[in-house]
Amino acid sequence: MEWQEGKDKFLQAWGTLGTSWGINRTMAQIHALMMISPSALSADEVMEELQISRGNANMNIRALMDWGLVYKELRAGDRREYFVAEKDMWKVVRQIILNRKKRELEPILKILDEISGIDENESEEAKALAKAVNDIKLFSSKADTTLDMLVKADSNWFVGTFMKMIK
Amino acid sequence: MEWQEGKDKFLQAWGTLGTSWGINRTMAQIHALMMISPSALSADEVMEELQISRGNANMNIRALMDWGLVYKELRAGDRREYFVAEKDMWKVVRQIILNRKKRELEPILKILDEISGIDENESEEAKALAKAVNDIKLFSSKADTTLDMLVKADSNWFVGTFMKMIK
DNA sequence: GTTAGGTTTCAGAAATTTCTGAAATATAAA
DNA sequence: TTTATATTTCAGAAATTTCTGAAACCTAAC
Repeated sequence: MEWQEGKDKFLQAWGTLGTSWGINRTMAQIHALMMISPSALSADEVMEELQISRGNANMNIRALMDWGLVYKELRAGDRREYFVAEKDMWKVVRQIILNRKKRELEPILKILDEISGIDENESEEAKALAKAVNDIKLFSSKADTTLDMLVKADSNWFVGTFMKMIK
Repeated sequence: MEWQEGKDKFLQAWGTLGTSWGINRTMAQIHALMMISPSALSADEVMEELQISRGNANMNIRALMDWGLVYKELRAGDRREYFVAEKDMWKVVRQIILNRKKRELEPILKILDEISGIDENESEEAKALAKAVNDIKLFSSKADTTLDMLVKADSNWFVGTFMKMIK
């Protein structure tokens, strides 16, 4: 397979994967592009490569930096900003877990806490709601702890531990 | 807190969570509604409760059944279909992992395999692409194995093992 | 302080996703 | 077979998300 063909397939695949994970296609493709680039890229290079507007490129690069998946790199004697992606897959996944945990798991736990103040004795429906809320709370806080642990652990520890489990 | 208020908050929160996980708001809300309902619900009850059209209700209930998160329940002497949600959180998460693994992880592994046939010696770019692809393949197949294991394991085993790890 | 090169913002346009409602289909009961 | 009730489908409408492009902004160099 040709390099160009492989690259296109990769950008395409990564973009599609992003879409089903709540990350928009362009953001995922910019990340993919940076992951397979040997050197840092400027906004113009990203625009050119993916055929997107300056505004779009800028917004999505900022979002990637917010997620901690892309870093800014400055070059002496060049006013332009260049960007590199985190290439260590373990770190990429860790950043994603960290961000999503904060953005999604924590807010819902907060709401569940509020709801758990419901009066269970009101009705059968109230009882069912209270039970569901408590089950989810229990599960979520376990998930929260587990994810914290995974995030703290380094890749080898994680893989090693699981390998032992799998035997 | 009143039951009605708690219920509304819960439906709202679950819908929002679904949205950020690639599941649409209505599908998530139908699931939430069924999770907190003491009895099976008919399509009409879902339509009424969430104020949605028949078509929308039907499509999303079917999707939930495809995902294995909702089951059909028939009542003697009633032509209507009733639906119940899987209420065991561990099973819910397991079904979701199983489905997403099949729909997302497996297709990308297939594409990565195709790409890995690239000629590395062509250029520096080709080399970087090959490296990225191989790193991701390695990581993904580990993730694949780990998820398979999680899915096979039951809830107590999972929690127990992690608790031991956390100490 | 002015210019030049670069970045950010954002209103409206475009694309995509989701929803509606009515017609088509299915089937249990009469 | 006919009727009545329930489910499914799907074209177009509505809502939401994403993208564009140009203007505003920032700042280093002159």
